[in-house]
Amino acid sequence: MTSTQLPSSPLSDAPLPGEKVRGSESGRPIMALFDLLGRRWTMRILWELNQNNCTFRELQQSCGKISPTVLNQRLKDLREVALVIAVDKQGYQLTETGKSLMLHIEPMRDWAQDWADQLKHK
Amino acid sequence: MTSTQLPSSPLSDAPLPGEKVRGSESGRPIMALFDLLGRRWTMRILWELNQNNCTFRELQQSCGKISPTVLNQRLKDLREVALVIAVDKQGYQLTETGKSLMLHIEPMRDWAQDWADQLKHK
DNA sequence: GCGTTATGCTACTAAAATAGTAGCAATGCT
DNA sequence: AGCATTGCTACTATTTTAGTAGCATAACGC
Repeated sequence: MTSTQLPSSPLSDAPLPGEKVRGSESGRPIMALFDLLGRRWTMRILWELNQNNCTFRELQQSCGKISPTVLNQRLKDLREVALVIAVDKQGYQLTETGKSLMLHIEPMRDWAQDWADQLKHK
Repeated sequence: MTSTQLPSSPLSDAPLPGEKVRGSESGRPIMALFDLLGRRWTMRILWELNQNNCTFRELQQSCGKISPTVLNQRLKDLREVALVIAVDKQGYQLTETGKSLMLHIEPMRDWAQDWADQLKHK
């Protein structure tokens, strides 16, 4: 890829731990995380970036039908909370923090497989 | 509590593994899981039910400002995919499958704490 | 019985999030 | 220069979620 214009923007309104987030006034970090991951496409984007680094356009394709508006919002959110970083000429990639989160999410693939099997047999 | 009328309904349109879900035609279970957990309030509801069983009204309170419409939709979804069960006179509770999912989600509390600390120091 | 309280839940409208489409500006390539 | 690709915005349409009110049933106290 040959990315240009990689951003350095004021970013957006991601749910920050320590602040009030949707569904919790407490500022508890786990609630901020739920708010973040509970937004459509967020986990999917992290998942794709964990497979391999992607440009904006590549993410659009691998995520299927995500709209550029939402993808851009999510990328801003994820950069704001230091899970994703935009590297010039390299596209988007997970930060070390992002990768550490994926250590929790990744095993869910196997869990989901078992879950699917179980649902089939009932 | 003294619940009555606990449901036995046709339920709703939860993302089922093996079927097309939002963002994936593949039917891969992990994608269905992302679709499910990526709906607002879903993780929070699971979280609360993992702390202790709750009635509908109790869930409304512990989740803060969730609307009954959405809570009801989520509970239907979660029952449809066998993560939550409605037990007469006992309210809602996680199934064994639901509990096993929480084994993956629960450690995220500690992760989120570290994440919050890291965000503060930058 | 009778009023009170609590339960699960629906109906309805308003607000917000997301989708969908088109296209611009900047860069790279030939 | 001409063309393709990049990141991204602007705009409208659609879907999702929020918010409020309230119904129907059952339990509780008296």
